Amino acid sequence: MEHFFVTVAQYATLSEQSRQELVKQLQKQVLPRGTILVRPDTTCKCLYFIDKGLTRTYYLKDGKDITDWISDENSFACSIISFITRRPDRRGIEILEDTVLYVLHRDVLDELCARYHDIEHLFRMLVAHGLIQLQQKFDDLHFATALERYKILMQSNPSFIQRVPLGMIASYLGITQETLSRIRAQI
Amino acid sequence: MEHFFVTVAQYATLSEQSRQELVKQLQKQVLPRGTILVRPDTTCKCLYFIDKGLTRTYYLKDGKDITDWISDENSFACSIISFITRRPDRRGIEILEDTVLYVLHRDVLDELCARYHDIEHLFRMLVAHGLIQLQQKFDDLHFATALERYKILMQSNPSFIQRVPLGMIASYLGITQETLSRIRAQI
DNA sequence: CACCGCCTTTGACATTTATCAAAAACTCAG
DNA sequence: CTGAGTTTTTGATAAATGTCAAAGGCGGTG
Repeated sequence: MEHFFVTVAQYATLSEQSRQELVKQLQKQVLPRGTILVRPDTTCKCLYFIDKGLTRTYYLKDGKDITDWISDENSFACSIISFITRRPDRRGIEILEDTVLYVLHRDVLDELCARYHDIEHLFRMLVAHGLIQLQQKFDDLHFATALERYKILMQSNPSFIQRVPLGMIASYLGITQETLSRIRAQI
Repeated sequence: MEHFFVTVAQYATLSEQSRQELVKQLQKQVLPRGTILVRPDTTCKCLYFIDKGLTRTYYLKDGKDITDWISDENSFACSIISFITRRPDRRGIEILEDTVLYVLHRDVLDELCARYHDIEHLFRMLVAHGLIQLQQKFDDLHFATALERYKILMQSNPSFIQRVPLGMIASYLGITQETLSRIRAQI
């Protein structure tokens, strides 16, 4: 749970009491590779902090498996649209490596936010940070070529290239696996 | 200012005191078409609520003018990355029609968030909503063809097509103006 | 009302990436 | 070690969109 607090300290400072509340509410889970943490087309009721391991958010588009987001150590995994709107979303979450995570239920999160102003502040900052990450990903998709996007990924998350199968990387970058394979060949 | 409170009521309920504070802090501005509200490569220090009129967020990419976002009545305009990170961003904001807006300075917003828990909650909800909008736009860019994206825009914001020049619509949709012109011809 | 500047359309061609198909490489259970 | 299943690579071709160039249309100003 240490990692969780180190990570969130980047975004906000918590009172000791708020910290204790979070300690009480965060549920540790250890899950093997291949586990479906959230099924596609269901409602994502929890926020997951990844202490160790790797997950991906994915969905089916015209029968093809699309990786939407990849989360590794010290980051959050969540089907964010579903989580916010409280409605089902096509996105599911899969565990890609044996993973240790801390789970916070959406209702608990809302209650903690309502009860502790500093926790609400923390989550405002976390959502804002998520927005920035998504904007960055949007800009890359918009303006970088497939090769450039791959290079950006190599730089920002080199470990993904070792840990995640090529097909998943490809759809994450918004290209087909054939194109990614050719890009790899030319580097 | 009525419109502002009607709009934010969709996201959260405010106490009378918080409401009064916002009334006190929101600065009305009337600006003519063509005004640069935020210059590119500067820091966006304010959040703008558009009471009447139209704005666009834009930037230069390889000498080309790219429209990143369009905001009309009862929505917010902001160079969001700059606003959140408090750093300059390439994105600027231009007034496209004579516009009435309410301005909230970033520092004031933070102070109000710190002082009033319900205002912090409101802004957490607003950021979350922004994230959803951006994710929607990302998915469209990722998977819809140029024609489909144009149709989506016609459905979600039909007035933009009348009010915004073709070149700006095109870059907003992530295509060239030639391609958009051809799409229009074929509809 | 005529001209200038800007916005939009049209045409020819180039480029990037997707699609479909198949071969090659790798992985793991037996 | 072997073979089935999966992942990755390679090849040929097609589709979507971009680029460059030029012509048309439209509104406003002197």
